Amino acid sequence: MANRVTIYEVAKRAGVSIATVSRALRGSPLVAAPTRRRVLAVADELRFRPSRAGRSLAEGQHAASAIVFPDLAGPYYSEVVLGYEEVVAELGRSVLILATHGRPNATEKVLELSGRVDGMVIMGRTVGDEVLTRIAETGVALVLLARPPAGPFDSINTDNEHGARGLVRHLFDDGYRRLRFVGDPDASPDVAGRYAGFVEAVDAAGLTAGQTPREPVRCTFDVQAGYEAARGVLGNRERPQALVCANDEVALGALRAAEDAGLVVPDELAVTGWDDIMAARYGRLTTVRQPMRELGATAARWLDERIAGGSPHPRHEVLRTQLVVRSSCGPHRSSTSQTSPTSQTSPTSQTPTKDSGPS
Amino acid sequence: MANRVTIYEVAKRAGVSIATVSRALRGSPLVAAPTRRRVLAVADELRFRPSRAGRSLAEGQHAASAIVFPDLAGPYYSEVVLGYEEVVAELGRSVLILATHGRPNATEKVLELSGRVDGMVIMGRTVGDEVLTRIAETGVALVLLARPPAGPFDSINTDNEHGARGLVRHLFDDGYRRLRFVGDPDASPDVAGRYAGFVEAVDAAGLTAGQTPREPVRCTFDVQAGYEAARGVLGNRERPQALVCANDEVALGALRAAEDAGLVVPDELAVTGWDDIMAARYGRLTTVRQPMRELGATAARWLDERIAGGSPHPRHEVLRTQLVVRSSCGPHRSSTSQTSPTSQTSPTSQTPTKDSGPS
DNA sequence: ATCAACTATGTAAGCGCTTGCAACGGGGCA
DNA sequence: TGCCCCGTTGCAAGCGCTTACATAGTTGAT
Repeated sequence: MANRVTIYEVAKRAGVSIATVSRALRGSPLVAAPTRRRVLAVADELRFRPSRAGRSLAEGQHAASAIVFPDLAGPYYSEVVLGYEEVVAELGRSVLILATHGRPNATEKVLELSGRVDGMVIMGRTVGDEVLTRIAETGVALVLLARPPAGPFDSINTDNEHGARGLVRHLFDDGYRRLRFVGDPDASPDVAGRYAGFVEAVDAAGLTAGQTPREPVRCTFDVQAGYEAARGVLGNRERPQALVCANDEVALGALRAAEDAGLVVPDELAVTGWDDIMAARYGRLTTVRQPMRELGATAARWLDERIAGGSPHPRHEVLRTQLVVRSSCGPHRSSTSQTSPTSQTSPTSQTPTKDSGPS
Repeated sequence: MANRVTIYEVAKRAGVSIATVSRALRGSPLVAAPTRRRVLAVADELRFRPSRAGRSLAEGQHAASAIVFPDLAGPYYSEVVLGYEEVVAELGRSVLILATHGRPNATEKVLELSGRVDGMVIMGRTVGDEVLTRIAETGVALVLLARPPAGPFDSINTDNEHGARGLVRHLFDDGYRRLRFVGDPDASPDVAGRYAGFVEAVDAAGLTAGQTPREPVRCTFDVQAGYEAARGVLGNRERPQALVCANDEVALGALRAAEDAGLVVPDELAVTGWDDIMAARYGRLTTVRQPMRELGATAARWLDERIAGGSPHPRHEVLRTQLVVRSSCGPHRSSTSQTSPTSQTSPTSQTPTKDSGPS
């Protein structure tokens, strides 16, 4: 361990018992002012810092909490973790993080982690519900984030279905009829929700399976995967008019594939993303913004309340998303009609719903 | 604390002493095979997990390490932290993070954190060198990252000076003469290095102070700040021909300010960034790439070696950067000469030094 | 002057685990 | 048959801290 100077040394030097040192340091009223001053002076001089392990053991608390997520790649999780860290630190707890990376030993790692915190936020597809139950049994508080409600746990989500329906309606209104979902609904609960909303809206709009195959074009979450997935589907003669992508990275890859295929965006092909990451703005990507930072922050606060022993009833919140329209979609012109010969994305074409200012 | 079932229960149920349980669980050879099996079975049945605090106290180790950085906003720190987390987790330690946010109580937080880890990576401008010394005295291993070497500590940096000189030379070769540095050298050691390299190269190129004021246009690290800083300096009649920005966010803001000012990029104004974040590609930003992920990963490995008690000599590494040329700069045409009337950034104008593929 | 009622401090019992050392029971060898 | 040695296991001493409870030392009231 680190700390060389212990409470015993302070006690000896200050001529008191370790109990008094402990009390003085934690501001107990059971210490006379002069004694407290003396102890504090000695502690300061010796640069004493109580051993965290000793305290944890004696108090039965860790003063720490964790967040578990599938991966840290891409801006989404970073933002969530940032929001989390900020609040937890403010609340006086240390912050542990763990990315499961879809590893087979994820469960073991999470269980291990659960042994050093008072509570943890569990995101998306990281560990199974059995693991949650097991952890909760040991007395660790739990909050679910971007993961469907389960057991007696609080949960925080965004309204993926609703957002996706709005997105599809917008595309429909712009004249797009042959849509295609790009992304793997099995990859995360969020994508599953987006896909569900997509299918719902497409059904509601009465689009035939011939126009819009319900089957998603599955791919992982990165730009490269989006590129390849899009390229595969854009080769067909009956290619889609709009690609509804699982997130912004995939969409950005799709955009690039469109460019490579010589397709004019948005005239011949619309592409939409999800999250509204920073690059989405510069890629002029229509997307659905979700309050990433706030997700993490809210989870942190709820967890804190749980650790403090909050209400017995699980809370569930579903945050709204916001459609952000940029020039990767727009009034659709049938690919049979005339199109401008060069690939140009007009920088001024579309007044975004919410995309102004330099920030 | 969390764990309800202790080593005592396992011992009782297995009909052995806690010592034997402990040995069996940690794979000591001092346990007969049948005993081990029995203990393991009971432990499994009871779902026993040794208390982390108990272990830490007895072992004098935390099996955890931390990384301290100024902020998590923006992709740079996220990437570094990601690289760090991945390696540390692989090495079997838990990962703590702490963002100082320039708060006044940062030192206190860092000291507190130091009490629950075996080692920590300290980034940039987070705490003073005195704090490092003090922490090291308690036996916690330290590695400095993106921070100048100090004391007996390992350090890892990127070659900001070199990268900046190359950048300036490139601009010079393209015909730009009136350059201006945008960003605050006091904000971080990295920016200080970039600024130093900028000044050096500008001096070496023989640019007069009238052409290129050495004085930086100070601003913080975000897009908004870059926008405002650029707008301020682009108003002048003797405005710069090129803005060398402290990082990509600032540059992206500057680009937007240029657009608002009706300036043609790169004909009338060049803008460069630093880091090569994802948005830089879509903003077509010339920038300097640094291996963010690798920085974190290397720091993690070095820290691990230090914790294990590595060599007594501090190691220092300076990683190379790489110029990434995109169309935010290019052959400069004097603003007095003819320029195309509309703001168009040619998508194909420049063959980037290293910017191909969809990934 | 006496005793109750405080106040300030010390004592000691944990918190759950690791590990040096003692103890015990056989087996092998003289 | 006796002794030594070795493989196993238990004992107990911490690791550094918190806190209920006991204990002096005061003070004020009677």
